[in-house]
Amino acid sequence: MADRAESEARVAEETLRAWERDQAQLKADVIDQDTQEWQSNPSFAGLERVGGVDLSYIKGDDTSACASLVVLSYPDLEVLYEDCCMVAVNAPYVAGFLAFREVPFLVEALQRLEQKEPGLRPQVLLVDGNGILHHRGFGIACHLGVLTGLPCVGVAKNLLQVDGLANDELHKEQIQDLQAGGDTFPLLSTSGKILGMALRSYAKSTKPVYVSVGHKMSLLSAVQLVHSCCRYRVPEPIRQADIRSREYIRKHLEAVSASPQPERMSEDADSEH
DNA sequence: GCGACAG
DNA sequence: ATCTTGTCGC
Repeated sequence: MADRAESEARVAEETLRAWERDQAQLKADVIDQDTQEWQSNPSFAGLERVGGVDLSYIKGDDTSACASLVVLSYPDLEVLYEDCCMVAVNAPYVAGFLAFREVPFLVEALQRLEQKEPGLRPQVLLVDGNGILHHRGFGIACHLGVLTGLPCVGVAKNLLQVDGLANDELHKEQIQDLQAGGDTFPLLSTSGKILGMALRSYAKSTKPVYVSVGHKMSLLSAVQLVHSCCRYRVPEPIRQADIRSREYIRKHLEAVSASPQPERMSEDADSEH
């Protein structure tokens, strides 16, 4: 049990090391720089479609999940595209290795979009989780960005306590100092590098979200984009992906319980022998 | 034994 | 992530 989780974590670790060797140059090139035209102006003119991805899980079922991808119009935040798909999760959840658990299904969802509605391809993706705010400087938002080539932003609902970051008294004070929606403070590593920003994304919510660079985008653009996508605390693309994947699971469970039980082979008679 | 722990 | 209704407050 614990052995299984440990061995899978080891495999993930080895995979990550190999991956890092191969992608080192790519990382250095495009992770935290603006690369798109729409990023160069304050109102993001030219940005029309923002994507959001998320996975929802079933309680007590460690293999079944629903992967969802939505695309919203910008700046109106209306849903243009939705894709929910039941998937069989392989990797366990290990903090630091989230990408190895969720990314494959998100890539598949984006490939389906590319095939069905290429015109609705998002110009940027908001990802549930962190970007460079990560033990290895390479969270799920970076991972997904490199695999898809899309600009990505990591939006975490909880602080990943890494590299000197901690949810301690100082951090809580800094949160209290976030008075208005849009207020931020930087998340600094021990060495002084900015790993991300805590953002008060919604005036009525005290709890911030943690924004970090995923791919092909600066932190400043990332924070401004996330803020401009918020109707509530969680930015609308991720929120819609979350809502829709949960609803999809609800209907899925409904359908399963209503459908006739899978037929058993006539094993009763066989077992007598 | 206690704390940490993106989703 | 998930278990979970109503409820208190702006």
